[in-house]
Amino acid sequence: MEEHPADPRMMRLEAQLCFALHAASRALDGVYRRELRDLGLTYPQYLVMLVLWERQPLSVKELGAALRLDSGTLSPLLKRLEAAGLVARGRSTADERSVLVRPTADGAALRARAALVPERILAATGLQAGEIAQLRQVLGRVTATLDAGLPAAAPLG
Amino acid sequence: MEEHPADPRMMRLEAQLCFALHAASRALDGVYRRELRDLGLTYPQYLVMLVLWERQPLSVKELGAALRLDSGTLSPLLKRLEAAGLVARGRSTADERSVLVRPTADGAALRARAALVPERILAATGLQAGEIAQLRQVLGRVTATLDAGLPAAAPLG
DNA sequence: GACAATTTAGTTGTGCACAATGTAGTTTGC
DNA sequence: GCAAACTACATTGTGCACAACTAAATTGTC
Repeated sequence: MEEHPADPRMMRLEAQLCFALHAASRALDGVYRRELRDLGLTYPQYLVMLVLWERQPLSVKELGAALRLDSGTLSPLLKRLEAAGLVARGRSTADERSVLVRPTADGAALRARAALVPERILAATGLQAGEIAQLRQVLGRVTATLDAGLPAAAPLG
Repeated sequence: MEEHPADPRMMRLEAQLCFALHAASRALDGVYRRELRDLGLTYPQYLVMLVLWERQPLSVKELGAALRLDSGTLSPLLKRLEAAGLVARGRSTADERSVLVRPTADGAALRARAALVPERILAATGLQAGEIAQLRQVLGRVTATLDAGLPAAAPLG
């Protein structure tokens, strides 16, 4: 197990970290898929409902800002939620450009049925509370840094 | 610190962690998208090439095991890489069920052009070496636990 | 008031991901 | 030796994600 900081190791490090992130995201997606099947929701749809359960109504733009998604993803997703009878959409009277989204009665009722999901997911990760907080913090920082675009310079040497 | 089924703190914690993981994965994907555009590769295609540059030839099954992907994802992806002239596919003579994949000359040559990608990506994350190793370790453990399926540890009672 | 620039959603096209199913090659049971 | 079971891939269908573009409404400027 000699860890010698040689040149080609960087490729392995990058591949391992980025693959680990990608794979963890897909694995989590799979757990949500099984957990949300009974509710008729996908994970991204569940995220939308989570936001709408907390704050309502929201425009597509506000939802996009909260979930870091653009209209190309949200428009069809919201149409599917509307077709399922879980949300209602309507143009804002104040600004006809905006589409306001809010849960229907069925959509609001789904909140109770989804109440047990969080703890089941957290349990499935097998993480301790401290690890969860730390992981969330690091991932949030990485996302912010990646979104910020170009970093000044690589701190090599 | 009582854990109640519908504890709003737990819902927020789950939402924050899982969303952070999802968002970080997409943010990383975006950085790779910009970084790999010149090479004509997507991030999953880059992952495939990374594996093939190290070990060759590999069957679709072996690639799937390495990347945690099934044939429904890999088959069209490999067809695109083949259409781009970066890999060659052919049935194994030993077992006609297996399809062996290997880089073409162009695919092998791409390795040199991709040599600078890893350090650029690592720099873009803004993480220290220690953080990277720790993050990779935690994510790997989470993925393994999630894939294990059943609720690993039930700390109830 | 007219018109250019901006904002907000929606549409189209490409690609990833997975479930479910189909198909051909291989191995096993008898 | 042959049918059943298994294996490796491919295909189909659904949904997410984003880039690029379009359409409609609003705002700013004159």
